[in-house]
Amino acid sequence: MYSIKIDNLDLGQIAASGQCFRMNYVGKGTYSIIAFGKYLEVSQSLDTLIFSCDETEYEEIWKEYFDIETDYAAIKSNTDISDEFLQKAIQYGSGIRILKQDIWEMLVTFIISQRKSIPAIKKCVETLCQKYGEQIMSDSLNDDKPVIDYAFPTPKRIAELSIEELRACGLGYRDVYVAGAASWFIEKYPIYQRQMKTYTVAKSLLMKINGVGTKVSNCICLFALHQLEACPIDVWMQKIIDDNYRGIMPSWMVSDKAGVLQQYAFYYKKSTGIYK
DNA sequence: GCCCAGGCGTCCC
DNA sequence: GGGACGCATGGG
Repeated sequence: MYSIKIDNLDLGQIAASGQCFRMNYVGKGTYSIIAFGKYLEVSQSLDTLIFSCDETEYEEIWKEYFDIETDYAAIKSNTDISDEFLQKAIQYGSGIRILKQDIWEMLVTFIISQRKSIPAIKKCVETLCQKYGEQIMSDSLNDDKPVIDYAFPTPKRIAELSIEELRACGLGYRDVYVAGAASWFIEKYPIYQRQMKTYTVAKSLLMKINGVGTKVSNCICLFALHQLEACPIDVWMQKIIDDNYRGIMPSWMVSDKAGVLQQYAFYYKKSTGIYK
């Protein structure tokens, strides 16, 4: 076990914010997360986080994953005070952070995400992991028994699968997209990796992948590459533009922290918004 | 059964 | 560049 103090972080909000699909509430104020081949349990009371791992693993993986080093208070305060919707959204989801997730996993899960609800995405991803992911055994926070779970499958493993096997995981018409993404990741990503440190380059390279368009590429840039100017516009963000900004995209959606503000806005609108 | 989901490719203009 | 349309599947 290892614990830290941190503000501007709320596990429940992050779990529900639609950026990660393998973070779940397991009771007693505790969440489970599977990422980078590790299973973690973490609980929160006020500003204290307790991790099921040791300090070494925290420093190597989870400190980066939870974006502990970024000053979210500064990002929040550097916004237009007169923008009522944005300020409400920031207040409502004040514990949201942009996780630094694995690019291969983001590529696949956000290809899957298109025209699926969040529960449906999660189910689909779990099926892939349980069928084709490597088994993980790890300590639990609240139980003496170790937990058994499954890592996200490797690109190599996915590339070996037939279209039928992929389709059987509930991918629907996205089966060929995922297959193509696996071979792209194995063959092209090592070549492009360096160039992808620049947002505009990363986005255009990703969009050459079949099944990856404007929105999915922005999600990958934001949630894996931590390019905070990337601002995915999905149906909820479009609804915000229509309902709250009279159909005209507000300037914060094209700012250098647009992706962070987008995440507050998305979570707020989706949690409180009513379909009209 | 109906509607819609953190969209995209294709066709057409 | 932008609009219309089809798309597999599951949750509400």
